[in-house]
Amino acid sequence: MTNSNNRRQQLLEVAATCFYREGYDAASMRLIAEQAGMRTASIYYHFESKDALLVAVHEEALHRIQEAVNAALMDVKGEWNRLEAACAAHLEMLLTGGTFFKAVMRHVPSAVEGRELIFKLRDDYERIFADLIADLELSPETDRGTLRLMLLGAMNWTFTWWRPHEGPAPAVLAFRFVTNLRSCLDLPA
Amino acid sequence: MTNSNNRRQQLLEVAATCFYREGYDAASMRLIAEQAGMRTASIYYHFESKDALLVAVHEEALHRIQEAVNAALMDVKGEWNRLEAACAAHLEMLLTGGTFFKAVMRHVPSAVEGRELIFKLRDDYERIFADLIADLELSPETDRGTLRLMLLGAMNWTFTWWRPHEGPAPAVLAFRFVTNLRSCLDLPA
DNA sequence: AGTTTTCTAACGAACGTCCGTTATTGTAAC
DNA sequence: GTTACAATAACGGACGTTCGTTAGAAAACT
Repeated sequence: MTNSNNRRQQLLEVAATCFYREGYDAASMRLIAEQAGMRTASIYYHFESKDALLVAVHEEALHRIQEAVNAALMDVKGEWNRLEAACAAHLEMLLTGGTFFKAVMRHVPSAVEGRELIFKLRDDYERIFADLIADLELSPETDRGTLRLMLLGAMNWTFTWWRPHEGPAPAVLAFRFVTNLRSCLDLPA
Repeated sequence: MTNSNNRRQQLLEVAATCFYREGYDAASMRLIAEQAGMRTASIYYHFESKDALLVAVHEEALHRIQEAVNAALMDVKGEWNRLEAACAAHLEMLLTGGTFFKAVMRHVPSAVEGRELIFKLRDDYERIFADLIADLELSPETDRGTLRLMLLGAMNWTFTWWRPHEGPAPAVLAFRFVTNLRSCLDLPA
């Protein structure tokens, strides 16, 4: 039981890394198995298909990041501060929280069973940011939808260029992103 | 000769659409051929390999978008206005300029020959924005690198959610993106 | 306690399918 | 009749998946 869950978990981790590094199609079951130190057929004891493996990776990743962001939001006061805290947690997970979250950023081929579920999970998670932005006091001509997508775009794009020990730390990045928007969009007190 | 170039061009267009819609791996030569109305093997008269086809799509796309942005920049005065004009042209091409540019946004598998060339082409193009941002007069604590990546991220991420007849027009999007940053980062005159 | 049965976790081998690619042949135009 | 282009047919290999089997642990029964 415990051993089984450990193995399943390890398999999930390895699969996430492969999906991230190679993309879904190029991440073959043979590669995943090899990286996990088992034979290809043995994967099917833990997951019924490659598609199910991908869905499981997404479920795990989005569950974790949702919890991390919610935890980071506790006891933070002020609408802009809350947005920045959420961004920091988001970037922390995406850039330094393991390969799970980078795998989520990759393209999901149209033939994957469970594609709609994956999209739904993504949408559910992003609703956190819609709520945080809804709480901001903004000038009436500012479009909140565009603002949310702009911020999420800036954040999610980081995984294409950010490298450890090179770019700014995730928290610094979050500060800069939010600050670049904050002082100009915030209403004069 | 002319006929050949037409056919080659059509093939390129079809391939770009397939690469965008399915991703590189799932876009099989058989699918591309079918969509182009020819037999699979006939593609190899025009392109020596699938990898070469992908590289050609990237070359064409990045050449076109570079020209479009440069053209949009002619006769535009004012540093922020120039940045906005470049963003509008970039988004116009990405969102309504055909599938070429969306194909460029997709993941390039690590086994693709010419991968480095593709990355170099992308980097060369993005240098336009580095130059435009270098021209801005900003408060000294504003990091120009972060600003560039933030703006490019916001723009390039649009292709994951923007749909025709739904989201704001590309030019409107460009205006909002730049405006969200402009008034707060610009130095008081 | 000892025996029988069931479950866990993995194995090697194979299946049918699809992949990118090639050698060869056909055909239309100049 | 050569050249430009496209079609036929096939190749070797990789893919996801399924199969039958097995060693060992756990559970159930006697």
